[in-house]
Amino acid sequence: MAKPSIPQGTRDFSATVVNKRNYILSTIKSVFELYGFEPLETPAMENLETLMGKYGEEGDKLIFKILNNGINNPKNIEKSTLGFEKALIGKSSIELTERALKYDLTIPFARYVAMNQGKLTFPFRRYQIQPVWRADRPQKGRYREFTQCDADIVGSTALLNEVELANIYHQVFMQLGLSGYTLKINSRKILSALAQLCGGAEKMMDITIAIDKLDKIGLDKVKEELTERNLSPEQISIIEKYLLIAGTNEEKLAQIKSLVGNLAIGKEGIGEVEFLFQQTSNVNLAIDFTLARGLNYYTGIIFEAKAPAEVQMGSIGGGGRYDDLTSLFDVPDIAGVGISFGVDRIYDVMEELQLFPNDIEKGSKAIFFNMGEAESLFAFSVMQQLRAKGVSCEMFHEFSKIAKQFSYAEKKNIEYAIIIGSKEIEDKQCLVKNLSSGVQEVVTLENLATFFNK
RNA sequence: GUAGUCGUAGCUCAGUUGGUUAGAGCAUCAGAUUGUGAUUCUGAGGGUCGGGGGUUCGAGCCCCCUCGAUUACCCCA
Repeated sequence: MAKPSIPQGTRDFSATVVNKRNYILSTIKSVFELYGFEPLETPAMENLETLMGKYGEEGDKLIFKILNNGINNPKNIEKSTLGFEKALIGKSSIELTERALKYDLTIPFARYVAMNQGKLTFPFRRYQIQPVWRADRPQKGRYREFTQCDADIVGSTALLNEVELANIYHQVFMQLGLSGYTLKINSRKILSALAQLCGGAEKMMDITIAIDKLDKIGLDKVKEELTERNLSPEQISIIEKYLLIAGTNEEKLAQIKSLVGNLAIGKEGIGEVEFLFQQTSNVNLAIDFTLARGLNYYTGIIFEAKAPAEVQMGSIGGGGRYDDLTSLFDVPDIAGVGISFGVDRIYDVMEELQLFPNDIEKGSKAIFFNMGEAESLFAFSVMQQLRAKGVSCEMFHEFSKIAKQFSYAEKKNIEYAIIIGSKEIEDKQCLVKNLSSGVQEVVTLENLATFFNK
């Protein structure tokens, strides 16, 4: 047997990690519920067909595909061979894979809505907290299995939904102590207007991919990339003007109006951003017209949450409006908008900034030391009575040196040690020692539960 | 998919131009100590030096391949 290992980009979570993750997850969950979202869970795997083509060409490559069972069955050999031939030239083949691990929570949600449109009451608000998988090369803040926390509203076009979602971001990050976060917003409609000015809608992808990198590679490199993507110098100079928009949120709005405000779609997008900006004065909002977001199903407002500047980490959340997502499943006219939190990255950021509260890790409240065979049997029944009163406790079942029992308790962050030896059994009492302060007191067995529940 | 860096004990690492039987600290276990966490002392276990091949009288060290970790690019949470 080889050394035990786990797949690249996956992790085991120890008790302390689970406790810290749960702290984040329960914070997010409670805010979602506060805003009236109901839970949903979907399977780890979806039909490949459901996922393919929804995340762009790059996205398709990153979908984990599940090999069909029975491809070596004699009656399937012909089909399987055909499948391999397709796979070898880079095509996806249902002869080999019919299922895949989900890549995000939004598309499975859209599938769910399309399947259950008759049963759902619209507008439908759901939240979903589940792992997703991407066949990406792992690196800092990037894993192959990670957890997303999504909240979406479908069946409503009102911009107040976006306002609520922005407030959810704010409330969650504030509760977690990430007050230095920024919520970047833009509208795909503004990007679309820019594309119109520069050679038409089919240039949209090229333009957005390039300008999205502005703060990473700088203006000159973006222009180089645009040239590579066959944009003409005139078009690039328009984009340059667009990229040079700067200043406060108000100033940016004023500048964008003169650039794309006379196009219908541009005007619409600006109106959305302006509305959101006006209605969310308490949120750390930053209008950023270079924000694009890779997923190509977004159609309106888009969000991206950035970690506090002192931490080098990409986005810790994102989302936006998708006006015809369910039409991918032949169900038109269900508008939606949603956001997502990247728990794993939020975890890394909070760890780096030391934002986790100290009392997050707690083991049992008390441990009964083992003072001998007869004594431990007696102590066992005392322990069971204590548990019945709701006190979390455990016992050291091996008769070991006291020092060892102490060091066990210390490592497990147990608050109290309870010592019951022959003398204590006789006197119907026990010694309770606070392990952090070292203070020890005698408590009668009768009063033990009261001692802990006071 | 592309590129850089790194793999020596459970952990952190040292290991000289290639040279005897690969070391240290911490941790673990046992004893000094049969009911109170410390300190100190004594002792023990633990390694096919990531794996395979090559060069050499001789490889932890040099060369090739490979696997893993990590970081960056592409893309993204």
